[in-house]
Amino acid sequence: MRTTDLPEIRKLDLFSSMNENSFSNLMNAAYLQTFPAEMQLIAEGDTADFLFVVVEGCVELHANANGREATMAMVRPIGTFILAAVLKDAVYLMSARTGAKSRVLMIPAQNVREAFANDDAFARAIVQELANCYRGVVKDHKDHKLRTAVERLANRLLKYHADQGETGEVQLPYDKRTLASLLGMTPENLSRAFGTLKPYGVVVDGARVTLTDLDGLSGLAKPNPLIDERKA
Amino acid sequence: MRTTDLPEIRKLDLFSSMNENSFSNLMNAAYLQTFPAEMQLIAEGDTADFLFVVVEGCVELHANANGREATMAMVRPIGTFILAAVLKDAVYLMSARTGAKSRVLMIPAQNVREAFANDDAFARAIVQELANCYRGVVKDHKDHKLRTAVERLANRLLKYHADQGETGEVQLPYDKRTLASLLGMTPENLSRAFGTLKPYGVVVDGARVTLTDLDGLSGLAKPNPLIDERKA
DNA sequence: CGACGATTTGAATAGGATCAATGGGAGTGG
DNA sequence: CCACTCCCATTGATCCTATTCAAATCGTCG
Repeated sequence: MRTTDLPEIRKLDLFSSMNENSFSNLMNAAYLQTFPAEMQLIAEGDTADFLFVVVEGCVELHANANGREATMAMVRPIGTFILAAVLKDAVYLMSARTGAKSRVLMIPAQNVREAFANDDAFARAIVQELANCYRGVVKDHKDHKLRTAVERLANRLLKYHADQGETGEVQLPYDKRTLASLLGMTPENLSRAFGTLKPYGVVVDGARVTLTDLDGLSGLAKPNPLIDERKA
Repeated sequence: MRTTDLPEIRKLDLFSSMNENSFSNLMNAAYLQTFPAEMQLIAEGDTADFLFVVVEGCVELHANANGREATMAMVRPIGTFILAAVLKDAVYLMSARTGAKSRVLMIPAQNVREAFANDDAFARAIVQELANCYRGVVKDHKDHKLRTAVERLANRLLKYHADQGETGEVQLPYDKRTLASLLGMTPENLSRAFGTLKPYGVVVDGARVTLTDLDGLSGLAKPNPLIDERKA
């Protein structure tokens, strides 16, 4: 565990309120490892041995069934994943692989559960973290049940646009294959969805997308804070 | 608050470990109310004023956007809903209406948050409840991203079959319109999906479904504990 | 330069939705 | 008890969305 990363970890909502003793116990047991891109970290169905914190890079959560695969979420610094499985001492519901070279903090599940049992502040911080995760998935689920593929893409572009400072330009954070899976469609269909959005001022050049008609795009997308706002 | 319901509520995982004082504070503040069928209890976007516990009957959680509506989940006794919004003091992400005449316990959000702050055992019980809710939604989301409508229906039938004691007969717990929305399809499409399953031994007579070829149906459905098992 | 993977485009197909019309109880009022 | 009505469910026809399969294009990296 490199000491220079400690303050950053400590500042996370999940860890900031726990007592010093519990925190150092956790960190002493933890491993900070660097993985190359496309490395499988965990597989769904495995028992939850570690809680993961993405410190640098990016991790893709995905799932498989019936020979199909779907990207469920992307985790970026500083974010945690698989907290629920760790707390319940259950199996992972999703697999995880690095989307780029990444530094990942791995905290043994047993230690997390001990800290949860002994540190009341930590237990309460976990509640907030879990509530956020829960509401995040509910929003994703609403996104899929209530919108078409084109609408999902339009809203996603608007979200990235807001995240990146409303400059009229958007940089796609993942390759299009991954973005397609995240949005619940095939790469071919994503290509066509971009085509459908061209009349709404969406100009694609590789991973750079220019938005020249924000009002028009919003009119189509009908963004909804109860789906798109990540804080709410 | 009728006293006869107290023991049943108290036995819920969410409440069983909290201290007596916190529990009676909660219950003293709570209202137990009976609602007719099809009564709107909350609307998405409203601030979370109450935590709800379904004591009898059934409550449908649904969401709206772009003029569309989708059923997100059905809550049956004894189950809670909208816990995450209450804890975060945020707005509801889903609306709720009774699916039948129902008795519902309403606990003021403020009291829930006080109990959460003061009672460590309650805080930990909330973690387990939230983790369950989270994993439930993840499974629903996987169900939708990885399966076709017919596969979802087949797996749902197998789940109800297991719940109801593996008798070869299944009683559909909701009307088909609701079931369709829950499975993410139109009523027409549900009808046709039942038709598609006929060669797999699925015989429909109103709300009673007979399964005469469980192996065949399972072969099509490919049930997956990481999606269908509600405990895992 | 050449090879490979990612993306785009085209054509055909499948999966679902929509619109419209019909059949079937359950409940109501006569 | 029966006729009537209403709503749910089914069925048919058609349309739209999205997937699949195939091929071409583009860029990047050895």
